[in-house]
Amino acid sequence: MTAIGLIDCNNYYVSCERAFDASLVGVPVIVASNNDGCAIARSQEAKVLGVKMGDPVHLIRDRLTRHGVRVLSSNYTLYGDMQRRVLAAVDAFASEIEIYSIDECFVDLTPFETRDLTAHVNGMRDQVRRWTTIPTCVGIGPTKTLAKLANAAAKKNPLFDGVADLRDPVIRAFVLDRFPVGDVWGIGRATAAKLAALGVATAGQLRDLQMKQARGLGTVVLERLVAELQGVAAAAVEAVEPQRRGMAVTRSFGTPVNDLDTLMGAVSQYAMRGGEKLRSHGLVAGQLTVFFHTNKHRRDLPQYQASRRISLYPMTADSFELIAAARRGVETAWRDGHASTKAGIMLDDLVAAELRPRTLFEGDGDRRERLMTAIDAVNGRYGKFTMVPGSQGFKRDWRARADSMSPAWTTRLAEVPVINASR
DNA sequence: TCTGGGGTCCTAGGACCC
DNA sequence: TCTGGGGTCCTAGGACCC
Repeated sequence: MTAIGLIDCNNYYVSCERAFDASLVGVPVIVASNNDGCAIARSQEAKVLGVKMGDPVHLIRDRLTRHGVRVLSSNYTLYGDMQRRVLAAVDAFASEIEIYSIDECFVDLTPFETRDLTAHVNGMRDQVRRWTTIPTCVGIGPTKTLAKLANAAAKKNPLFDGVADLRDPVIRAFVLDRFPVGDVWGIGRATAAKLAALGVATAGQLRDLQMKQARGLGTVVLERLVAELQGVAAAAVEAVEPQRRGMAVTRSFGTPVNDLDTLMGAVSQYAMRGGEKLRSHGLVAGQLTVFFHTNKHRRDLPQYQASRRISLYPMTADSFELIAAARRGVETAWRDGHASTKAGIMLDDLVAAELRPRTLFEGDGDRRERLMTAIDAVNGRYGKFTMVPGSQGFKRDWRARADSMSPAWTTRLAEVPVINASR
């Protein structure tokens, strides 16, 4: 029988921060989104205080202060590097690892089935904790959906002590009958409402839905989901990363942008970063979309949103070409009198650089490629904004707020924690 | 007045995830 | 004053073709 595990780090961003700052342990902590806007990670203590995922920080500021909640800016460099360490610890305990998100991975545990799987994954959890201090929960099941559900059960119910194994049909039925259907992986608000109208409230009831009914209610996605709940796998653990379909660089501004020049500067930086991302994946893009818009929460202000798609021919990962395309888009879409609070670029039609269609009249692509390689090398070595295009401007007042960012503990030599032995 | 039966490709938008 | 930044997949409908 197939045994799929889902490993999920508890309160991941907060746990990463706690690994290097003992003063954060045992107190309520939240990590805010970019621009210090929303709460996107909460320690257990903060959850108990009623801080919800996505709560706007400025709206709950009073409550946070009253309860002494520590608010941190998000430090993605740290979280990314810690993920590497978690995966290294998991590696010896699994045959295949599929990275699902920054704090979660699916693993194929089938080869270890002859052992006590709970003891096996507990060994893995110990290893992760020793190497990173990060606590985890593990769900096990015959399909990915059931492994996800098992993981949620393991987190919610202390009886499981961090590991829930739903391979046993009796335990599985017991858990599914008590599991809210809206918490099932793949069931969002819209589908949950449709199901509620039919009287389907638990994962167990969803499992028992007729396939045709599932199809009619949702799409083929819901049909697959029901099969997975029944223990029939509709998706396997995929260790190889699938080809990317698109990528994006988008940001909210720290302060609204009123003039074309400044917006051009921001968009230039995003396009530059987009090029870097393409090159780091060995890809070229065939299409670039640039967009910007006003603050949608402010009904009292005039609203404007614009987006322009530009075909890239020949396909490219050249930052300067991307910048030129993005600027052309902004130019045609710009309207005076609107303060933009967010902008971004999206890259689509991605193809591996070596497979890209050649065009008849390609210029001296080689030199440009070497230039890009050199820029990437410099910025990789000396920090992200060492070499920048002049077009992005030098003031950059629009940069997102990040007032409480922890140091790059693990990725910058100057910020590595120092143990003072001299006392 | 009557007016087939397939295809493909593209885009926009919805739904969902972390 | 202050509300994130990424992604994926699917469907419907239009344009176009033979």
